[in-house]
Amino acid sequence: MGPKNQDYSEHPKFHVALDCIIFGFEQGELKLLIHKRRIEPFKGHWSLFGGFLKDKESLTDAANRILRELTGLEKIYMEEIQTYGEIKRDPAARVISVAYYALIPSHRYSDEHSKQYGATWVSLKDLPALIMDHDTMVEKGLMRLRRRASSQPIGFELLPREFTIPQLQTLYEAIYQSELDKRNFRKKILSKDVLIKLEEKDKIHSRKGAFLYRFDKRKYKHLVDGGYNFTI
Amino acid sequence: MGPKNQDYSEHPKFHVALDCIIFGFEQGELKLLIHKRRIEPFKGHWSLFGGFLKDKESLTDAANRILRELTGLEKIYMEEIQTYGEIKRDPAARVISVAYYALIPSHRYSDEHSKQYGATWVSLKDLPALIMDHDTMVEKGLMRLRRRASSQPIGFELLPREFTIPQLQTLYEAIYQSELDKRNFRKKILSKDVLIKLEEKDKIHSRKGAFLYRFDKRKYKHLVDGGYNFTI
DNA sequence: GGGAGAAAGTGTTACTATTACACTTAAGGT
DNA sequence: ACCTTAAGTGTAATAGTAACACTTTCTCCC
Repeated sequence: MGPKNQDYSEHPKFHVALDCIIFGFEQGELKLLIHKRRIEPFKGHWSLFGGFLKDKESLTDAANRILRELTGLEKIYMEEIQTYGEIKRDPAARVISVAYYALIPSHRYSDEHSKQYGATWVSLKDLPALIMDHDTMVEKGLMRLRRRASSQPIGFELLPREFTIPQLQTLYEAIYQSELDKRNFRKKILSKDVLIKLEEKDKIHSRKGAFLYRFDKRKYKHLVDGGYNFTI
Repeated sequence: MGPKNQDYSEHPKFHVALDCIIFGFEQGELKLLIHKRRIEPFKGHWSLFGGFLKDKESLTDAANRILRELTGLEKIYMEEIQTYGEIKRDPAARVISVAYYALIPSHRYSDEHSKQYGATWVSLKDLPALIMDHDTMVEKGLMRLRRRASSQPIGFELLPREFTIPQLQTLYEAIYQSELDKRNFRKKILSKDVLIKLEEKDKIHSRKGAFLYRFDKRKYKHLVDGGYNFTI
């Protein structure tokens, strides 16, 4: 038994990159964090945020590093989507790219940290064309978000800690791109019994004010561990 | 505009491998195609089939090549599952591995071609421990199979062209690891209207014999294109 | 050739989940 | 005080899912 590094040396090596599909939710709209690329090829064109894998980090570490460098945030919800390996996907060189998607709750995000990278939130409705296969990645990320939203209360990753039912409904409507019935939505979401109703109301978004809720992580974990399927 | 190869040359390169989670269905059981590894490290231990990515092939090409070399088959259903990039996952060297899952209908498989590689079908129930993170890959592949089976008639990828309803039910029971009601299953699957009933019966599996059916690919495609969700 | 055995095939009812739908309440601004 | 705006609430119809037992068909064996 003597595993040696040169065992595999006959096989070629590749650049490995990561691209982050970063979703946010603001002003009732689903948004994507992108920037204008600063290096060739495609310098000046809209692009996802990405970076190269380093020698001494795992893929998830790299994805977290890229997000941390960009936003200053830790413990962001991330998930791998797919790996892209077409030969000519990057005209400059052969690069294998692993796409991750991330959900950032707007209250944790600050422009301060990210502006040095030219980070811009763009509404999904008026998303410009992105470089290389990044459009495909976004499409796939959106599909994943939809699936996740209907099987886990992932929406909570996109809202502030305290939120109202109408806000939550708007989020789901933005994700599914379709209108939901107020009564049915409220009934269903409350029947899950994972929301804690607070005393206070949010009076910013309406005169009457809507009661604030908080997500009961403990109860939710309990449900999921018991094989529960959280369908909206 | 002058994309050059050396743009990225400061970044490290990595070995990229592929591992195939190959599912089959025989004798009413879900099986996995594995072998005893012939190289160090972990020589002689059970392992998924895999191989290294080559310079002039895409990831999907590589996955198809590996499967073709192993089984002699083309046009096998394959799908990427996840990419594994922990630093120490392979003790011999840093290797990024992309896991694919594949479904092989038993009638297309022949031992002849695969025996040179020591390929063995093992029932999922008595699966031995696999090397490195291959157990995790199988677990994830199985989850994917379950999800796919409940949203697409993927089961058809695992059966011969002509099959009986009881056979199809057994397959679903193997995938879900739970018993289904005969009448409800038949009702539901036939209500999809994607099965063509044939004149002949299969008399191998019972005295009475069960009618053979064939999958109507045209109708199915029509449904899926129309956004239909094929739930069992 | 008659009977036993084994799996295929078939409908109905109860229950649960989903959808559709309209008015009242609360509060701030004029 | 009244107007405006969004929050909040219940019920009935419908569709989908789950539970359940007996009959049919054929082969093999005696």
